[in-house]
Amino acid sequence: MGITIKKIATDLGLAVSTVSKALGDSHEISQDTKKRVLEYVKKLDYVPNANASSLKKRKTGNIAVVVPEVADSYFSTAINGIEAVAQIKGYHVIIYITHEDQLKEQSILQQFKSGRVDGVLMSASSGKKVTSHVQELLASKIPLVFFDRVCDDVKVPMVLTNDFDSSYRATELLIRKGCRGIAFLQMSENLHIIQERLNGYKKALQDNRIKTKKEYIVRCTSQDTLNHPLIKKLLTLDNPPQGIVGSTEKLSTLSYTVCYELGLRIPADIKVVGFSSMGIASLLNPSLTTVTQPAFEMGKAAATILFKLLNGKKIEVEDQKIVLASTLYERASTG
Amino acid sequence: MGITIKKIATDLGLAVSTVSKALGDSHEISQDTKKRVLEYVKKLDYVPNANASSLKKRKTGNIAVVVPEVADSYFSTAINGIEAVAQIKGYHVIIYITHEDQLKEQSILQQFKSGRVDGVLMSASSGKKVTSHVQELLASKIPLVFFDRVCDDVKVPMVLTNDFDSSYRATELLIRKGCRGIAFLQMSENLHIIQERLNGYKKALQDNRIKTKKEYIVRCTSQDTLNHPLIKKLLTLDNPPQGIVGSTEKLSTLSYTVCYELGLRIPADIKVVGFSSMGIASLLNPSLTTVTQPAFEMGKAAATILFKLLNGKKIEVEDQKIVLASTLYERASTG
DNA sequence: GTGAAAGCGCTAACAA
DNA sequence: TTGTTAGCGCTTTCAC
Repeated sequence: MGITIKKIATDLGLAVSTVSKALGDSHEISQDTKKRVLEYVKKLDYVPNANASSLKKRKTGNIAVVVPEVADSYFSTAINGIEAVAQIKGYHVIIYITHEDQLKEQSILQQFKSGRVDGVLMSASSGKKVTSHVQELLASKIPLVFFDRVCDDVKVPMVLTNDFDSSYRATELLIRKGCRGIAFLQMSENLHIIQERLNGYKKALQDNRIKTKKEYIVRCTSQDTLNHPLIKKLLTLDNPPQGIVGSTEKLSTLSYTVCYELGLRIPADIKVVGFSSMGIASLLNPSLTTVTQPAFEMGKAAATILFKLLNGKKIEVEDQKIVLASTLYERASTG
Repeated sequence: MGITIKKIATDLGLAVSTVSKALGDSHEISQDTKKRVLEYVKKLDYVPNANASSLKKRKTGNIAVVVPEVADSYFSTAINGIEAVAQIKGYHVIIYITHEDQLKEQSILQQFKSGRVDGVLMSASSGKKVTSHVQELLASKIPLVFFDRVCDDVKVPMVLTNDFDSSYRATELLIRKGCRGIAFLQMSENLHIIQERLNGYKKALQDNRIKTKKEYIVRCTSQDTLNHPLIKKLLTLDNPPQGIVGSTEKLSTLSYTVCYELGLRIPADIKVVGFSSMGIASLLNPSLTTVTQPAFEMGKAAATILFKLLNGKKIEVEDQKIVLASTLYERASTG
């Protein structure tokens, strides 16, 4: 490794501790020495060894972000929000991708005991509903904040959006537009947010005295290749739905693809509304009506809470669960 | 912090080093002790302290990925490719976002001297063409591999795609489709890959005996708000172009937006081809003809080379510069 | 205001 | 095969 604090100390005829304190801008060091040290350090382009410092201070200056996927407009935008806050706080962001795999998620959380990160921001993967690994992480006193995809039976601060309401309004829109038969593309049964979206959908139907049909609720997975035939089956039913609520971005765009293949015209034959943070929803053919989550803001809010935790601040009741509103953008796909 | 190797040693009546070696599966430790240690460790859910180990071993098990942006289909997909390799090697991936800011890029690279990461994968930001910070990183012996956006005057392994050829073919397609006047939306003058794309465009025009018009080459920036009026100006020229080559994803979709606003019909009034790794290019209105980079593969290739470097392996000549081919997908926007 | 020394948790000679 | 010991580079009492 390059240059150490020890070298600086000897070069300057000072003690190691003096240099260390000077670098930390300690009040016990004279302005003069501080200046001397700082100048020399700058001249040498010295950067302190993060491992040594982390080891001693028991703080790494890293936060972990655990997401199911990074090639997804919601998560990548949320990461930007997180990064914006981390940047200001001088923290590094380590991204962990679970690819919707519970086992991977478990081993990632397990790793966090290694002292590599000071805190964790997480959006749960959609696998089986196991929370023991999360509980275990909490037991090891590492601050954790959930965003978007929460584990509802774990008591940590969380940032989410009004999934129930948005889904209700999205479904209502389709009803208002005259759709007879509205389908819901469900991702995983085990995700709280998807459940909320499903419930909002169901409630909207119920409030409008429409019976929910079992075959209209399609249980999709995280694999598009498996979802494709499921959606195709839905749209080729004897009495196919006239509206679709896609509970994720991928499912929404996938239903476009299937409609194209089947020669179904959107919105004439079938109307679509999808949960998505895509910037280019308005450029789709036809432009897609979306429930758009405030992804950036959610990331920012979650990171802000995490830093409060890291600074040992009390989390107020109103910070325990922050709900940011999504927006329903009406576009041509529900025209 | 939780449980240490020392505790395990005393609990088991062993020496610290014995435990350490057992955990490292050293051949000098008996099967019996290994088993005893491993079992106990598992029982306690012990995870070694990464900082201590990094400090001692001078290896962190982290690699850095420096990208201009993460909410971009190319980069997020490339990250997935990188992550796939890192996963296998048991490495962690730390993402650094420059937001196209040279200063930020510099301070990030500077930080790498802290021993936080073992190696760096980087796609340069589009700011001024300064490479001193890169040179400095190299001087500190940290392995570096470029992907996609390389700094051409720095001698490190790089993974790129055939930008010149792809751009040539894209432009040629527009010519073949009968476009009189073809514009090129250039991002930054300082990016090697954009320069290549521009050169491919120019060569195609030249080979077809078409003069390149200065006003058809639009010098865009990394800020969409600034690009919007530039593109608008282009499309409202007295003799507007009939074809557009968008040198980045953002610029391509932005030109859609501007066309919509101006009531220009694609492809009737103007044809568009864009460099993009978007999965949903075919769902756009109209579906977008793209030059699609092998993003995942590029990430994978770059990571693979980096791990070779990390293992002290010689980099063969053919690995110094890997060129993976992009694909031209012809869709409705050039119909 | 500065310095000496202990030690964070782990690894790797070297001894035994 | 196992144990002893000396650090990795830094921070932090505690002396001076």
